[in-house]
Amino acid sequence: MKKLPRSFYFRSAPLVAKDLLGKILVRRIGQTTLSGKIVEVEAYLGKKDPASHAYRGKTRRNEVMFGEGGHLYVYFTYGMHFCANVVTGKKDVSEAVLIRAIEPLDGIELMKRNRGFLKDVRLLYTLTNGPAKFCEAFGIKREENGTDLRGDKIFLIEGESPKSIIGTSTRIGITRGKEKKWRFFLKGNEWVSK
DNA sequence: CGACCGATTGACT
DNA sequence: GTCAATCGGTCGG
Repeated sequence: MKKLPRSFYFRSAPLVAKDLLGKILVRRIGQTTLSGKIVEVEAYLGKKDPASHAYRGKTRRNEVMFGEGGHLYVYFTYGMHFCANVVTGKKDVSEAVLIRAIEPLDGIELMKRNRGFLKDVRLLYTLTNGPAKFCEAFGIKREENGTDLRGDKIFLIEGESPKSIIGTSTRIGITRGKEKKWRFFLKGNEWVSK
């Protein structure tokens, strides 16, 4: 399948966010391929958005958001978790889309190992139904910050156009910019975070 | 420098 | 429902 063109990312974050639903994220680690369908995202609007890491301008931590769209912004939070964003817009725009949940497709055994599922005790939907769970399952850490999504390590391809209705809501876990409805998800999909 | 807190999760009452 | 884990970013002094 064809990788999404760079132009896909050169639009405002809410538009890209909605269009990311149903797309397939592929991660190659050595010989193994992990993949999953994006089912939940949130848009962060850079300098215009008090909830965005880019709100106060460019720093060492957030500089990837100020680069060209189509790269991955990975950040470390709560002293233990990583979360991943798709950067959107052209250089210096600093908008991004947080990937909050995916539905696993290929490489589920490795995802389980990455997540520390020893047996099938835990419900399968808890494998990737949250932004830090997705990153842990896919082995996305500090080193993946800045990855070009048109390269061969992590990339996005077309999926089926989503049949589910797209739900919209306010974003989860933030204290500023609460009122904006910039969370999008596939309604009824089991892998959407609770 | 110290204090506070976060785009979260999992364990527990 | 509550709360600890655990550390880097940010802000005030």
